Amino acid sequence: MVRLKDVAYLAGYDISTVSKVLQGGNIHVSAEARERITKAATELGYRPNLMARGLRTRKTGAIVLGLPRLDHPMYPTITAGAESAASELGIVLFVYKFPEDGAAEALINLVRQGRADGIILAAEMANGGFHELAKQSDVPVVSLNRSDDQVAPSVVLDDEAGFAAQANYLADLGHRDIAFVGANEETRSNRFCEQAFLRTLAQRGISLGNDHVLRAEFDGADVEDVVGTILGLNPIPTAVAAASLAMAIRLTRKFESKGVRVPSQISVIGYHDAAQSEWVSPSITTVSMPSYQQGQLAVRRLVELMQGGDVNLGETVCSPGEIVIRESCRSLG
Amino acid sequence: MVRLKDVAYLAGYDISTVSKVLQGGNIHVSAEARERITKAATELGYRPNLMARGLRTRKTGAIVLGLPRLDHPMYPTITAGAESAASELGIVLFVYKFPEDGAAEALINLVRQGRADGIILAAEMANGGFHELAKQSDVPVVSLNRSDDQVAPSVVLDDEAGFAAQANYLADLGHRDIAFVGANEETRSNRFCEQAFLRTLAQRGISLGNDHVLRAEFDGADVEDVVGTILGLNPIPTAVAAASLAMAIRLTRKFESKGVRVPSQISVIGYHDAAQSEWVSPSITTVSMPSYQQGQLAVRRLVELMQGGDVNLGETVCSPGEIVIRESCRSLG
DNA sequence: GCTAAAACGTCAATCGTTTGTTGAGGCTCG
DNA sequence: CGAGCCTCAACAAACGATTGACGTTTTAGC
Repeated sequence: MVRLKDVAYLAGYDISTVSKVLQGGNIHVSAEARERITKAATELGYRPNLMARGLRTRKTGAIVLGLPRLDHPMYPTITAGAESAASELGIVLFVYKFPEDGAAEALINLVRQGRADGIILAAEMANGGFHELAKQSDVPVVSLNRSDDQVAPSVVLDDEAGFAAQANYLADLGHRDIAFVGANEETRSNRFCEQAFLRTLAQRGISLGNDHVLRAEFDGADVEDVVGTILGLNPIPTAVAAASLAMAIRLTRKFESKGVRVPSQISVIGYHDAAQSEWVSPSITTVSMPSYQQGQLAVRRLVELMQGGDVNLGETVCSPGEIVIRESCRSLG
Repeated sequence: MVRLKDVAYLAGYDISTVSKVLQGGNIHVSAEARERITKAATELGYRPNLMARGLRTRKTGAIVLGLPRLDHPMYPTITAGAESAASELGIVLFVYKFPEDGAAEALINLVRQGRADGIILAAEMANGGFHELAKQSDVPVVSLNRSDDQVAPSVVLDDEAGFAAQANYLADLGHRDIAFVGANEETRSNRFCEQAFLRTLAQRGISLGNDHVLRAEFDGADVEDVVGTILGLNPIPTAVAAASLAMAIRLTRKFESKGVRVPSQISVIGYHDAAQSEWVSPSITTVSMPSYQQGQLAVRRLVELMQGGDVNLGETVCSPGEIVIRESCRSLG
């Protein structure tokens, strides 16, 4: 392992001088020293020991994206965005799948113990007193999609606009008898999405009966029931809007396997976009949300937070999403 | 921040004693000291500073799972397995999506600079001289599914058995006219899979013409061409085996959208399993490989490597996979 | 009761950086 | 010509932990 000391010896200077030169600051060092030192450093392949540096500076140069699991279809995109922003800023981004129990402790300790400088949290994390712990330990945190309460700075998708777009698209196609399949989990964010969808339809003069507003598993595990309920409606709606992509795909398949053709008999639209939209036929029309941007913004916000320190609780809202028109919706009339 | 010093002060002992007690070793310390020290430590909420510790011990207690991207359907499972093994061993697992350029450097530096103790690499990484660099910098590496050359210890799926199972399953169902859609990429591992499949069929007295062995994108991007080719065969095969799950799903959808029913007219079987198998109907019969176990074994192997130091290049082979019977294959006769 | 050994804890060096302070030499300017 | 200012580089003190060496005290053995 090459140490500062080795570079100093080879270049013939003191290690403190070497350190200063390698930091690139504009301190008073002769051109000759600068040159000999950088030459020696590259020659030896010097790489600073980040534990030593961190011990001194109390910085690690790393941040963590904490996820509860990795199989959510949007996480890869968020991560890719975060990664790009992080490497632009010269810091490394680690993804950490936190354990189910003791998640709060585990995450906070990452920073307290000097493995990272800050955390981006992509989960609700209601339990475990995470945010109190973070505040108390002075750990910088940015949360994703946590619009319910202002407990930490957050970066949120514009779900209001997203679900409005979804509703408007169906209305534009002439649908008036529509079912909505929202998410089961009782979070404010989920209820908010539902409301945004319904409000937009209402503005277009379309109102949905309570039996047209369903709630189901995010991953579509209970698609069978949902399809049963929808096909039990009289008349059968002409369109179904789902709050996830998985649900939209599974609805489409399930309808078809029951002999209800998509989109000729019923239109289906999803929310969020991923490669899987194209895996099936009809391919899925859906609302593509800027998850990549969300990842980027989260990193930038976190870095600001770590530098400036102005803990401004408040949301950064991403660009609105956009409808990706594929094959699963048809125009009436 | 609570330091060893603070605990020592509160307990009334020297920091070295505190250090020794907190390590839990059975060194000579009175019961009283032990008690007062642990009490003081918990009271203050002491958490060791890992940078200071690491500086001294040259260990970080973290390992990295390096991935080229996160959207591969098997990565979540591998990661979950790795995570479970890591937390059992009391070490932290970070997932790191390495950049396209300079991947080798970026990964190796993670260890050289003291961010982690070792690397699990889930990619071929042929370019960039990764393994030479690793050897030269003495960085412990375990690779996944790298069966082509013995350049690092590796943990591999038993693809020979997996593809044999796939072939046998189709043969058992009575299929004799079969097409195989392998992976495009020219890696030894891909060719090996192809061979395993063909060899098994041959053992059952079934031989495939060259025009029945296709190669395509792993993610099924060129499914259109593949389906065209297959439907152009005369006679049309009764079954298609795909080397990925994405391809199997997309083949199924594409066949159906062209009016060829699965499985009544043609059977489709995939390789690997994930939630998406159930998203579609017919749901996909496929070979489920033990990716979770692979993640676990990789971590354990890496830890052995870091401790024992016997750099035993060689493969650890996971359990054989198993056929998950769903709806996309039918029995002939 | 004396010696040897074991038990208990402290000292101090060390890991590799960063960074404020110090000081030697050269230059400018009055 | 000397005071003062720059420039350049070295010195040295941290950062927080680990760990072997060492020095006490206590215990045990005969």
